[in-house]
Amino acid sequence: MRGRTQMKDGKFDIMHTFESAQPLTFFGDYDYSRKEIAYPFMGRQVRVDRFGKIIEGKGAAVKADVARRFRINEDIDAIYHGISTDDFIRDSIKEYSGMRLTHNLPWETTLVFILSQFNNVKRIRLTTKKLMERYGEPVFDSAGSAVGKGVPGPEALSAAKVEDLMSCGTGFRAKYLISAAKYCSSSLDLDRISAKDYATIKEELMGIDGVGDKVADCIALMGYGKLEAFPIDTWIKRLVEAVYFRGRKRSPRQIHEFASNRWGAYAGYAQQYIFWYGRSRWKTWISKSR
DNA sequence: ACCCAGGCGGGCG
DNA sequence: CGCCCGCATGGG
Repeated sequence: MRGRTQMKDGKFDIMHTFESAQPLTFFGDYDYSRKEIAYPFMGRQVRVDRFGKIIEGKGAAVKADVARRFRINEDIDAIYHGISTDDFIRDSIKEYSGMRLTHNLPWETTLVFILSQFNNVKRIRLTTKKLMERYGEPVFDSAGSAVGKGVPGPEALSAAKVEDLMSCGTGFRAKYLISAAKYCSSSLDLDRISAKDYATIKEELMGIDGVGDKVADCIALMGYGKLEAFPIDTWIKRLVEAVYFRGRKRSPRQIHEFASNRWGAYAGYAQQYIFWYGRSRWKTWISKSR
């Protein structure tokens, strides 16, 4: 096993990574009996085992995508050390040890987080799957047989009609998806801005109709790997207020500043752990102990 | 039946 | 600037 094509158990939990409401949760699939993730990439099915090792898929492009998507070369210990500022974070890391942020393609990320607004995780996944089935290109396995459809690109969706998207369950987000698709297939090349810094990328993203502060941060974090991004949704707002401000209300601006000061370059990782752990514990103790 | 969900844009003071 | 509102739709 040369290099870092394989991760040690305990530092990489593929199930937590898949289930924690990141883009892969919406367009990939997890096989619970075999503990492996399958997802579409460039018209091919890629399968990865519980350690991050490729078990289906060939070529340099696939290798590069897996390494990037699962953050193979990331020093997770340094990140855990960097964000372990208090017991709440330490408990969340203990509970979901090995949960990684994923680094997905910009457009995939944009699509699912436009769908995420005023929506729930289960329905985002349902709608994404319907859009893939209806507008995506075929995906083939290594034996050459079709196994499904990929995530439709901005070109495919820009030609779609509002009522057709709505029949896939997009609801009122259909108009945002179409204008975003048009914008990203003409004015804004999402791949071309990858090298830019976090602030610039966020500003560019917010130029998309239907992409505001929170969605832009999600795309910056999970579509561009900008770990300093700290998306503030309803959960993060109430969790940060409960855990760090004794339940006192704070504006998104104040929370951004707090997160940046406290977790800095790894704020996005802190966000993912607070989000996933806090959601699971909200009813049982957080809301009652404050 | 009712309530909610990883927000957003638009209108208002 | 901050605040308030409507918004499609499936599941609890």
